Amino acid sequence: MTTRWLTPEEQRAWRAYVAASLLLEDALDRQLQQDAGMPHLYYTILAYLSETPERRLRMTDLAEKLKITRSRLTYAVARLEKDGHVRREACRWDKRGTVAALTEEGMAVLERSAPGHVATVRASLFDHLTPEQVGQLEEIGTRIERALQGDGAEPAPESLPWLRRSSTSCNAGESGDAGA
Amino acid sequence: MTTRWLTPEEQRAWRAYVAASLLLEDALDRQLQQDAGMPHLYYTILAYLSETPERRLRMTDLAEKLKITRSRLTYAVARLEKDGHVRREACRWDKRGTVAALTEEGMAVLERSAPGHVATVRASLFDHLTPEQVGQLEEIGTRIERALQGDGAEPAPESLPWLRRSSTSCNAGESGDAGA
DNA sequence: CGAGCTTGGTTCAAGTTTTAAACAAACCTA
DNA sequence: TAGGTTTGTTTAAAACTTGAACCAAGCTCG
Repeated sequence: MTTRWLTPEEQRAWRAYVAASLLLEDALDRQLQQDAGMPHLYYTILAYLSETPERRLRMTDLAEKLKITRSRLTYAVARLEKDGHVRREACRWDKRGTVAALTEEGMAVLERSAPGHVATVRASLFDHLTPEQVGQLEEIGTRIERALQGDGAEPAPESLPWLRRSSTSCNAGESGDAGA
Repeated sequence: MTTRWLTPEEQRAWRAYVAASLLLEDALDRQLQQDAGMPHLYYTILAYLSETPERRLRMTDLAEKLKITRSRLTYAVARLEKDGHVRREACRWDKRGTVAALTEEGMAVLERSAPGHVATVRASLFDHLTPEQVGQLEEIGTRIERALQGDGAEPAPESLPWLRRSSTSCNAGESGDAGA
């Protein structure tokens, strides 16, 4: 079939998005590298861990939240472990399982660098958006997310990660912490 | 000063954005790697080149458009040159300068893979947005862009890259091509 | 039960990218 | 012409990613 090219509006939106996301990720990485000694992805790992009651999460669940491959996560956690931010533990009910647990030191790093991170997110993004735009951004983001992974993979709409079998055992729900 | 944490709305928007941009960039990279044998950034380089009348751009101008460092661009162009998609030429008026020129082969690759790229962008993004949301996305993206580079660097609001001294000479304006 | 498939996670090897710092050449300005 | 700036590259060291291969543990079903 003949290609449906982007309309001028779409083209402008696309350009703006690509440029913005590049700049944003750059700014974030730079700031976190500076203040916390790690890139954004790694910081996000600590943040997610800090949000569970037990401050620990199974590798697969973590990978799912982060939208990265298990292999990639293994590498990342290895580095975080080497730096003392995370400890690996065995999962009690599933002997195959590994649980990544936030250490005291990891928590400390998180608390120490969270303010700067939030400040950067504000300065780069939210300080320039109206409340309506914040809502729009969430809606747009959610749609993309749904399109890109609700699509081919999980047909079940209610298989929430934090209620999954594997998780229910080794860790649990949500809460609010230093997660930006 | 005490940190202004993100509001729940902002937090949701932020999460949605981070997840979406990760997934999107992944999808794009995968598709282009598959169809064009190069990641998104490299494809974008070719696309930008294809849009100038002369199909060539100075390294610095290109780096600026792409929002990456010159060093990083040097590496990227080296690879593209090795693959025959781009040729390096000397800039006539500024003997320091290098101009990256799109080769016929590069143009062919671009034309061959553009439909697939556009299709991916549509399937991942625009097919799921209303026309209003397309406008919102552009507006939000533009604001981020402005925040992150209008800020510290160029105080002059009208120093458009394609009108800059160095550019006016070796290359020029805009047009529409295979640039997604 | 136990063969055979699936899942969780790691390892390995290779390659790709990225960064930062240092440079040389060419410009530019007084 | 000296001194500062801009261009673009080089270099060396890391950091990261990928994909395939693998092992061990779970699960399913005859």
